Amino acid sequence: MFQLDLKSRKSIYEQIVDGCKELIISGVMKKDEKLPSVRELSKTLSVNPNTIQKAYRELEYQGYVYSVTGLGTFIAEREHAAVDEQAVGEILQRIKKDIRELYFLGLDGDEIKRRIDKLLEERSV
Amino acid sequence: MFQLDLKSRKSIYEQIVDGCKELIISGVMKKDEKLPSVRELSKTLSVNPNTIQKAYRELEYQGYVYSVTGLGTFIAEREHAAVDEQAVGEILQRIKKDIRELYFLGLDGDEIKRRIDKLLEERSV
Amino acid sequence: MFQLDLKSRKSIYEQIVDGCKELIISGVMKKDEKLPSVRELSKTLSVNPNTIQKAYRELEYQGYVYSVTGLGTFIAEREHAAVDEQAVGEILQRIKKDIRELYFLGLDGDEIKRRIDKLLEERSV
Amino acid sequence: MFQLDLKSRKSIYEQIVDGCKELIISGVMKKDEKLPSVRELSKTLSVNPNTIQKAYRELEYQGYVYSVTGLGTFIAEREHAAVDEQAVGEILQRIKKDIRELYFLGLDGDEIKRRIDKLLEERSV
DNA sequence: GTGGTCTAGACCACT
DNA sequence: GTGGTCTAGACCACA
Repeated sequence: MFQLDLKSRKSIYEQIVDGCKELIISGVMKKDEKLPSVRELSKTLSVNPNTIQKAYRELEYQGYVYSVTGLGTFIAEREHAAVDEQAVGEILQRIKKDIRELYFLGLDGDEIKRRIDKLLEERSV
Repeated sequence: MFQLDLKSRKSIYEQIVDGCKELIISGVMKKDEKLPSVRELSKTLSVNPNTIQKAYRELEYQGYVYSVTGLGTFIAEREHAAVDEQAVGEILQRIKKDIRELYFLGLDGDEIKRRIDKLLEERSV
Repeated sequence: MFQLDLKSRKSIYEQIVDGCKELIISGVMKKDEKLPSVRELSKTLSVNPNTIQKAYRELEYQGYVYSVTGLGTFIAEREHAAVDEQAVGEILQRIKKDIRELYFLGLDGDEIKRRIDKLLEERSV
Repeated sequence: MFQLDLKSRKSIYEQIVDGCKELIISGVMKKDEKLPSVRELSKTLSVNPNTIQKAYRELEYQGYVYSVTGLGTFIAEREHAAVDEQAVGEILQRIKKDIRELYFLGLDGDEIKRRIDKLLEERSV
């Protein structure tokens, strides 16, 4: 599925959450598809089952998956209804800050644009 | 200088680091300007001196300030000679994560591109 | 593991940093091997856990180890791809200072060269 | 005379001590030559007189200079009598450690030799 | 169990 | 006054 990087400063469970999100958003896993069981993923990643459990709970809380007792955990459907403009605003605020920092680090506008476009292309593939 | 949010999930020292970086990046504080002393800021923010110390040291590691025992802590000059690729990489990682979040919130690639371009234009003005 | 010298002008945490680096550099401890936990080493050396923590974090900054919350601290793999010129520069500075000291003690250039070449030969055997 | 680097982790007085040693060992300043007065150097370097005082005392303690009350501080003569083999041994030990670290950082024997020879040439000029 | 953060308060060297 | 180190002891999140 994805690889863990212990050297990362991110906690393991956070990496699992992010990894799963990645798979869901990118479309690799689709609506109602079943995620690996806690035990299974625990073995695959050589990670304590509690950690997987926690990650799945977090994903459920964030609305990415739903779980059915006794059956497993499944990809939730994304509601396309209304875009949460407030949430979008907060994220753009963060990006703005980061862009300012890139300027500060010596990158010019074109270079920043180039790098971000690269990120966007990775995504759309 | 800035406010602490005790409820935040960010640790106190991290908030101080970010707050100071903000002041430096935005240009409010300039090269060789003196930051408040450890004890002073400790009183101002009602935070233990050790915590301030830790924040200042982190800022020093990241190259934003330099400390001289007996004199104080000062804003460092950013060397524009070589761009700190590691720092840039970390920031791009953050932006990548945020972009992923925007996708999940229902924005499509074009919309995201449009909004980020807007941020970049604001900046270049 | 190693001994602390309380009389030394070096701070305790610095001695721990150097001691650990020694173990890593000499190859006594190898990649991904686990260092003693903060609390464990704290007891072994009769030093406050905070001090050990500080030493471990310094080692992490310098790229010698990586820490994973809940698991422990481990020897990092040295990336031989790019030589860390900054680290090399610092070491050469130390050597320069030492060479200056040798001159002052009455050794001439040839004698110093001879002795250092001897060190290099020992190593390459 | 020499420049101070506040950004260095070395304390100011230590930089002054090292700077003076450099001038003495390199032969720029010779036996019985007078060092600038405390007040004078204090102004030149924009440093607190106490700091200069301390540096001069340290130089005297290490045998590089001697001071005559009311007259000033002067360069001492280096005694070429007997080389302190113990001191030499300790320094070589330090250099050995540093060389091992250079190896660890990915430099090979030839590269290390090249860099150290460069240091030695700087000196002999 | 692990690392990480924080406080309170002491002590040191340097300016 | 300044930054820096250390201890003692508490609490947290993560595995």
